[in-house]
Amino acid sequence: MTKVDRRVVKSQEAIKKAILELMAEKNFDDITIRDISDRANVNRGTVYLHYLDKYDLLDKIIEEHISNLSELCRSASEMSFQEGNYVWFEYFAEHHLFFSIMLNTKSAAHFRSRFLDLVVQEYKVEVDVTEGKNQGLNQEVILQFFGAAVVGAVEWWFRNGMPVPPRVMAEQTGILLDRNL
Amino acid sequence: MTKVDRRVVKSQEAIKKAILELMAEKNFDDITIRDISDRANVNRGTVYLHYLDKYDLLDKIIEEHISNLSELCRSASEMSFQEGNYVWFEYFAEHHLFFSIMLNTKSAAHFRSRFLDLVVQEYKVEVDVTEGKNQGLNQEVILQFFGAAVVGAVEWWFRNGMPVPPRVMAEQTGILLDRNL
DNA sequence: CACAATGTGTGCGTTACTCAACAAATGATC
DNA sequence: GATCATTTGTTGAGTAACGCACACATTGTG
Repeated sequence: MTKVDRRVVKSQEAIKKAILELMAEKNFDDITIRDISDRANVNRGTVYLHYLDKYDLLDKIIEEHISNLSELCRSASEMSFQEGNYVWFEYFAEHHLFFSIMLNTKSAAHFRSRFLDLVVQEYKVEVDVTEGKNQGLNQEVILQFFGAAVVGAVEWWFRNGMPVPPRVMAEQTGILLDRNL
Repeated sequence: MTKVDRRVVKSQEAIKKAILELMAEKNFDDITIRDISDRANVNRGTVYLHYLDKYDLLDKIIEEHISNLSELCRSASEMSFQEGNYVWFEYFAEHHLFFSIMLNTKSAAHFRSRFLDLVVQEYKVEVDVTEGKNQGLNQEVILQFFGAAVVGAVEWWFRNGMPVPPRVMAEQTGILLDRNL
């Protein structure tokens, strides 16, 4: 893990924050590179130094969060759904700017599908259709069913401005998952 | 007005903010350059690039605010004390981090005297001892008297966490000054 | 259509900042 | 008083970001 120049970190963070703020204010298509660089208080060329265009920028942001969530799963693999969910919802709350935008605007369908894929993938190891309560059921169906359920619950949470604390969300969804998977 | 590289603006603002925050947390003597650079998220060498040491840094911050206040006076010279005070207290509120520290900690006596000098100097043109209510009084006495009064009121304001809005402070002190000068 | 205005992506030379290393000064601990 | 740790101020080499300007697309208005 070679350490990165702090200038790079600062520039990229400013740029990422800028585009998210702008996406909260107007349509993605209407956002220009100049808008982003102005908001980030960074030279326009600096944006191109790190990203190909605004689509690449958004992609990189999404991939980073998916990667972080995936990493969280790895370190929480020993936990119950309830405990694991708590870690996730803490992360959601910490980056609520990103998730609120991604799960509110229609332009972010791309993220939704990446997110759903991740959830399904992470739950896969938990589902046992050879014995127990789900014996005889189709694994893929179960995964898609509860994957969509979790994603939908998270969407609702952000769409309504996180009306309950992350801890409660984690507990409630955790109970439902522990009961079914 | 040659435009400054945005990097120096950002670095200097981060450094100035950092030292003020640190002064709110601990004694000035206990603050190291490394503390400042860490807090500002800037390389230690960058601090030396702009300032000789932490004393020079604090000096430059003070001089900058004194200069800004002086400039505000110039653009508000046509106003009554009440209106002019409003401009000042707006500035105070905007930079409350700086003023709260400068007028709270004993280590900032230097600023207090610079501040008093400025107030006295700015009021000088307003005082007429040849006629009117102050005829026959000593100009210097009047200036020191009301200079100390204003500075003291501002000190009280910050010492108590700005308990009334700046507009009210401006109005009240403005009335008292208009009545006497 | 013309044409002005704005955005895009790229390249240029310059500058500010980076990290790492250093010797000297300072200060705490045994 | 010796030793170890930390801070200080400075240096050098490498790089990220700077401002600026260009050619080319895209857009919208008369």
